[in-house]
Amino acid sequence: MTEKQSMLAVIEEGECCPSVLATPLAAGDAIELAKGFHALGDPIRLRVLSMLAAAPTGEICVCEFIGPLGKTQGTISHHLKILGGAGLVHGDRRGKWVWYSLDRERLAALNAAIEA
Amino acid sequence: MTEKQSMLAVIEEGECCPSVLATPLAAGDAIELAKGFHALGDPIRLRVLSMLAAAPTGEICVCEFIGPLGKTQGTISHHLKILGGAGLVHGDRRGKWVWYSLDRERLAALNAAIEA
DNA sequence: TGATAGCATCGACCATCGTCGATACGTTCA
DNA sequence: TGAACGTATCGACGATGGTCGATGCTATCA
Repeated sequence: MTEKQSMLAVIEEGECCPSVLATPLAAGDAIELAKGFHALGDPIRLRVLSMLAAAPTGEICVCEFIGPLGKTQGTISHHLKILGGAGLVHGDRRGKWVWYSLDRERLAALNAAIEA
Repeated sequence: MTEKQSMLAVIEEGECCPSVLATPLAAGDAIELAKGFHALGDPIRLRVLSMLAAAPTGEICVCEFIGPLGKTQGTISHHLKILGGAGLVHGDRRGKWVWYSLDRERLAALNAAIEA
């Protein structure tokens, strides 16, 4: 994979993380970034992140998403899994409930990738 | 649509543009933002934006994407249409060629939506 | 132990997406 | 005018995504 080489080259040049605007964007980095932005490309998932960001305790359990978002429990769980796979949220099981929280660092990394 | 009301409410509160982190995110705003992030959720499209950002003249014609990205002309045109629909790029026909450029304001708006 | 509740997963369905090859459209130039 | 070139669109295909209802799993509590 020449992509790996390109990724290393970027790191060796002192870049902390891939950027769309600090060119050129290697194919491997593009795939990784695309996964993150793809997770953001759904209205339900954006509202999940928004609710988490607004939560006073920083945590919301699955059942609290169902009403406001108007989706079934299975669908909410599906979206949380995608967000989790993208590293944007993390779940913590405590008793019967699973509390989800926002990974602000991961979101900041995506933010930095499209920063001027 | 109560969504419209929510969107207006946000504007009246002095928000310049929808934000995922400045809560709560209205359903209508979420749909609009999701369109933008969905356009960013593909490696080819991210590399297109990256190439445009790096272009010395700020412009690249369609034929110049084909080789570096390894896709057919039709596929490149398809992706450019999606990016154009999301307001991220603009095409300018000059003679036989169509020159595409990056809309940095639109990208900045998406950037601001996930800014801490 | 059994019953209940919250969450994850499964199977199915329809819609959308990424891709290609082929074709249509616009422009330039001989 | 016609030929050649760059771009956009079309049709088709397999793959993926969003959604639901149903089921399975795990923890709590009587």
